[in-house]
Amino acid sequence: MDETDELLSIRAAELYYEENKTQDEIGQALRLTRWKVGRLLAQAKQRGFIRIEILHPRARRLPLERRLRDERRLSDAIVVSTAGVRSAEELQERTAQAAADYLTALRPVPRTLGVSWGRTLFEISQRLRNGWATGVNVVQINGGVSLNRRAGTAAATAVSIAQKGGGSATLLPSPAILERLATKEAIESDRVVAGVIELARSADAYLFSAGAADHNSVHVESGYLSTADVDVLVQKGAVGDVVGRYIDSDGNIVDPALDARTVGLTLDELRSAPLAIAVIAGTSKHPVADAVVRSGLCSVLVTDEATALHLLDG
Amino acid sequence: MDETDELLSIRAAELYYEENKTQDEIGQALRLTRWKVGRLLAQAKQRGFIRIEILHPRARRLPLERRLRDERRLSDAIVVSTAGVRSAEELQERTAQAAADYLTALRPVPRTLGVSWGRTLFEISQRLRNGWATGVNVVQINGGVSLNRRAGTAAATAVSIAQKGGGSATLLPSPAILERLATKEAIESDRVVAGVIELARSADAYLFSAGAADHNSVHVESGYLSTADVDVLVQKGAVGDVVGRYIDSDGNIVDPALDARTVGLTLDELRSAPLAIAVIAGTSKHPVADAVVRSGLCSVLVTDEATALHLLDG
DNA sequence: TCACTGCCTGCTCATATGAGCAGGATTCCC
DNA sequence: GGGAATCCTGCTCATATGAGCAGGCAGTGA
Repeated sequence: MDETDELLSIRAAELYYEENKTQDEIGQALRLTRWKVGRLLAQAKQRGFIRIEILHPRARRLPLERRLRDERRLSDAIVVSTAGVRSAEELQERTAQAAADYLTALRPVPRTLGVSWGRTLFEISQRLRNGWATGVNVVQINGGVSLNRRAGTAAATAVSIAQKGGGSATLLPSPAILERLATKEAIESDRVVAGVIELARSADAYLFSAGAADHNSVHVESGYLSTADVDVLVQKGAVGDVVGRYIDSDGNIVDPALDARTVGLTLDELRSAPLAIAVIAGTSKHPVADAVVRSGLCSVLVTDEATALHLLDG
Repeated sequence: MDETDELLSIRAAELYYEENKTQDEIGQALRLTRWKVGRLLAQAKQRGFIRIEILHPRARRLPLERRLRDERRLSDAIVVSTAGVRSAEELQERTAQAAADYLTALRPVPRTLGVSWGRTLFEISQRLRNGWATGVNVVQINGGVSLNRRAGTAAATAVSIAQKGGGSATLLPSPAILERLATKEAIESDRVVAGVIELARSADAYLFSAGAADHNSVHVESGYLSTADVDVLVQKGAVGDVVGRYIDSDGNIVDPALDARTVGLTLDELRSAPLAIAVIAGTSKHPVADAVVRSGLCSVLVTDEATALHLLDG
């Protein structure tokens, strides 16, 4: 394509997209046949001179979803648009909304849904609509009796998802991380706790997020870990956590001793699940999102455009 | 349009614009008739959910051009896109290129073209192609013997435009602004100078820019005015200058005494010209662009998208 | 309750667009 | 300079899309 044609294709695009002229009219204006105009427009598109963007909080990026499915071996992917996003919170909201939409549309409707907890999961629970499912039983898949004043967030999340789905919630009555291994083993051998974990293992589907390995982690906020603990984990290669378990960029457990004190489903149990939906958005979670996807921790990913691009090209 | 339809219109837009599905296929996917899909797409467009942008340095904004013509009573307007512009320089370049393109396409080709001088005009002169016209005589319309080391810019501009247009240049051998009125009158009564001004008055078309009233002005750089002089002008309401004459936001001369010492065509002579092409771009020139257009100093405006929006909505 | 108003739907028909093809121009390589 | 390969053009034909219309439906006020 020489410079003349390039310029003509721009003029044609202006008339076609901004002035709503037909290709025939453009042909008359620019003294070209309508076929030439059609070809110029096709070239302008193909060369990337024309950008079509869908500006809406609920807009998705289907081409990225397809690439994620194909190139990262996911059974499904949902990518929300970042166009017009003003804050990290807005991005979280959009992604949570998309996750809620995905759950609502999910067929067959899961009878038992295992969930983790955290800011993302809470947001999703708030955005689900009443009647999003009929008779879904929700079970917590990792410990989460909150230690701080925001007590009950973990429970509220599970209960809210269950109630809106016309079912009931089974809570895991245990802290996320115990200080001593013996305590953790004692708790896990408790009949109630063991029963909940057993139920969690039998869930049809799992819904969880991932946390970045930084000082804003819910584990720090909830008091399970100190900022110093996190620093040590990062030094050992941690990029973030999934259901309370810290992993490195290959998806391996960073600190087996800490992991042994963490209550809930193991990562391998997640990996072998038929349907594991991860919801991960935001720049700070790019490394952990990469680890989750690469190590096969999820079969479905709900994320944002920037994170998707990071996973594919970064 | 209720929320369901809004969401459907977004889904339809994704499939239509990002996945290149036909409206019929989308209808099958979303369980709608193809007519409904067409209507949803039309609504998505109309509601502004779909943005189509032409990304190219030579791209123009025809809807803005039309609005300028209609709402600001211009006989023609050229608006270059600001999409992807990284610096003020790039904006200047794009606008200068558009002005050069406009001149090249101008019919009938002017026999005598009056030009001012300055950074914008110089840029245009550099971007004109050899043979842009055949036999154009170029005449300077305001004084501009440069006082500083960048001597000859004014002359080079006119000569370059003329040479590339296969004609010759007539320079106005006078400073832009004289220190004393008597000197100015003496210069204007000089036979050569008077002849040039007479020729300038007879030009078929004028091409000029406008300067902002700030310390970066070419008049300051060329030594005709001090920064203090400019400050005084601003205090008196000056928003910028056209052919060396400082005007307020209504297009009136700010300082008649200074104006009387300025050599060249008067503003009223420009206003009554059959074809007066102003080339004005950049944020700093918004106020002066507004004054130029509102007071009818130009019949054709070449500018950038942001300036055009300022003129129309600001 | 019922007639009315106005919107929405699914259609017909006209138009706009894209796929594919054959001939002619251009370039490239010897 | 000649021949081949390639590209480009303008066409035919099939398809996709938009305009406009008649019937049906819901909401409204007497």
